[in-house]
Amino acid sequence: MSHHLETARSLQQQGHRLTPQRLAVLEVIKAGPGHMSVNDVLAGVGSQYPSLTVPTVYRILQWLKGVNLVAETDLGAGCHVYEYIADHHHHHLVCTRCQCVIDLPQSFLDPVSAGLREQYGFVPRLEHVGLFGICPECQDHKPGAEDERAQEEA
Amino acid sequence: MSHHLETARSLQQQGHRLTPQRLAVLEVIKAGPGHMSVNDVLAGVGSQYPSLTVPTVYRILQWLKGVNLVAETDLGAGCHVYEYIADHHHHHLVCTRCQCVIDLPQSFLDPVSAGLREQYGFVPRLEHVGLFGICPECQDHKPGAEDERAQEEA
DNA sequence: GTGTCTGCAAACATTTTGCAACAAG
DNA sequence: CTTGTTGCAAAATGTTTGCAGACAC
Repeated sequence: MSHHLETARSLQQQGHRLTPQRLAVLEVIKAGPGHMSVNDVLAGVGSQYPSLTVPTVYRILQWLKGVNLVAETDLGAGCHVYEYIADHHHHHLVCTRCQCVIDLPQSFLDPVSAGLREQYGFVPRLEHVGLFGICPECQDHKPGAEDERAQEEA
Repeated sequence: MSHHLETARSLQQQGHRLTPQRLAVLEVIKAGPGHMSVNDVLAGVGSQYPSLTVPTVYRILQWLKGVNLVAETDLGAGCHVYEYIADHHHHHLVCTRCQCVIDLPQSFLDPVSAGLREQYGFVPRLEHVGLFGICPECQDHKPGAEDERAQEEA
């Protein structure tokens, strides 16, 4: 937990105001299982700060996004999910059938990143990319359902 | 417009019911400029079917998604966008600063698709992937703002 | 004629905003 | 003390649902 204070210190020196709510959210999302919704964060913090409200969590998450401590992604669940990004970026494979999420190392999309810069002059921001499809388990379980039609049409 | 009827024919034979509203939405999204929001579709159809309502458009788009005629994507605009997918899939580079969208050919992500299948057994569904970043124009115009910090940290 | 789709209204969820009270610096 | 943040309430937005009437088949 000491490195929390370290992060906090540097934020403070950049002119950011440190409140217990912000630290609590940061700690929760840092210790969390990954992509957490606003309600997940709220539930995680709730025990220590029952007064914390939804709008405040949104504002804190937007702030954390602004200082590049969390990434905001849409994994198709109808709400945004947030994840702590310290140093190792990674991506997500989201199964559209069982909703499971497989992590993918940052390096996997490095060629894409390089290609975009070279061929398009586009500087991508690929902290957390959600890619959708069918996970191995679902392919085995129900190999004839409605969704994996994507593989023969591709 | 005759191939519309062709598509319609095959849908009909699969047991789907063909209504003028469905055909109108299909035609609009097929002729549209690409990623259209529900309101865009509604505006496009509105002249011929003023009685068409938002819930119906949602239902029709979900239906079209189910029969693999349109793809639903979240480009970060706060709402889903829909696009007709006949044969040529492609992707989008979304500038987080000026909100412009650059189209990317399907082939660009083919190596990613192959890698996911081989290394992860994951069958991706990459009809329309939205990748976020900074477009070339915005890099030239304001080279020092808040967002392209991503390039030196990566 | 039967079953499904449409249109209307309302509900629902997520996210945002205004403002007074409060706390960090 | 000053400035920015919190908490509450309310609103704005996108999306979904229930149900009666209408339409495709």
